[in-house]
Amino acid sequence: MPELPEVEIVKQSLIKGVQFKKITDVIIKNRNLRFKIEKNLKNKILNKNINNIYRKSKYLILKFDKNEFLIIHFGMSGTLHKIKDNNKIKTNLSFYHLKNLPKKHNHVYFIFKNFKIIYNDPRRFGFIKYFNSHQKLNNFFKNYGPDPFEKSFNIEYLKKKLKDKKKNIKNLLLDQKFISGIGNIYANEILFYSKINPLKKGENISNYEINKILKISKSVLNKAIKKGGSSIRDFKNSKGKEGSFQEEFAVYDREKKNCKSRNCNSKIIKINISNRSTYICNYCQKK
DNA sequence: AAGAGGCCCTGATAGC
DNA sequence: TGCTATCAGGGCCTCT
Repeated sequence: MPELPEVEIVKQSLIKGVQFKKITDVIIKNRNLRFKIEKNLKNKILNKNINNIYRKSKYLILKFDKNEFLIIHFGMSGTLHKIKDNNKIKTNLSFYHLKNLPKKHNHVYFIFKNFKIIYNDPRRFGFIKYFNSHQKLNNFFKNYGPDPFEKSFNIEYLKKKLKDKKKNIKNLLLDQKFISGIGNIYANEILFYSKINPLKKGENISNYEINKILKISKSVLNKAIKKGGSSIRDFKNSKGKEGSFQEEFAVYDREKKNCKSRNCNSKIIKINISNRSTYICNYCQKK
């Protein structure tokens, strides 16, 4: 499901609804995610207060008192849902992403005093991990590249990392060791607005293009955050507070549609790069 | 050692 | 309608 903007929306929702609240019970219905949820997770977080909530790339980080952390990754299909105890049917729409609580694939119930937060993940590509120190948390992220909003994501960094890289720029943007937080939707969008062909090799990216990537990755992601993220596929018809950035995609999922650039009469085409759908305007993104 | 592709999994949808 | 094939906001692992 989510890339950086969607996780950011979840984070913002949680800050409103869950920060400074205490977990009074944890019910694990199904431990099978990308990594098995540890058996004694409940004992580790029971009766603990969530004192802060962060996002790092596509990860949600819950911080408890005393430097204990829970990280949540949503994989392709993970979602969080808030259910109020005084009305079992009504879900709280301030939470990304689904309107209603799904019947299947609810893996974990985090119980609070007056509500529950439920982690649902049909495809099980997401995971939940606990760390009991700052060092262990940092260690988990040590191989991750900067998130596009971090200061270390700058000209020098990109120049250095792109030098002699044979890998194409699309795969580089998707490589979390290189930049973390960008996924398939936003990689496509960023390359379109940067007017860079996704197949262009890293080593051939010019300084001018590096500057474009720096600037445009931030602007595209920021715009998506402002729109509440992207809600596509099974989410696209639901109403409520889900994101609307999908309505503004320039290229993603726009095969055979008109290029949105002014003075361009081309159609968006879809190609395959490393088994991920890649959408380009061949005219605007010449090699 | 970097880079490409397979694979993990379920569900929605398109095409026959 | 009911098959089957393909595809999906990700990323770890294996092979070359």
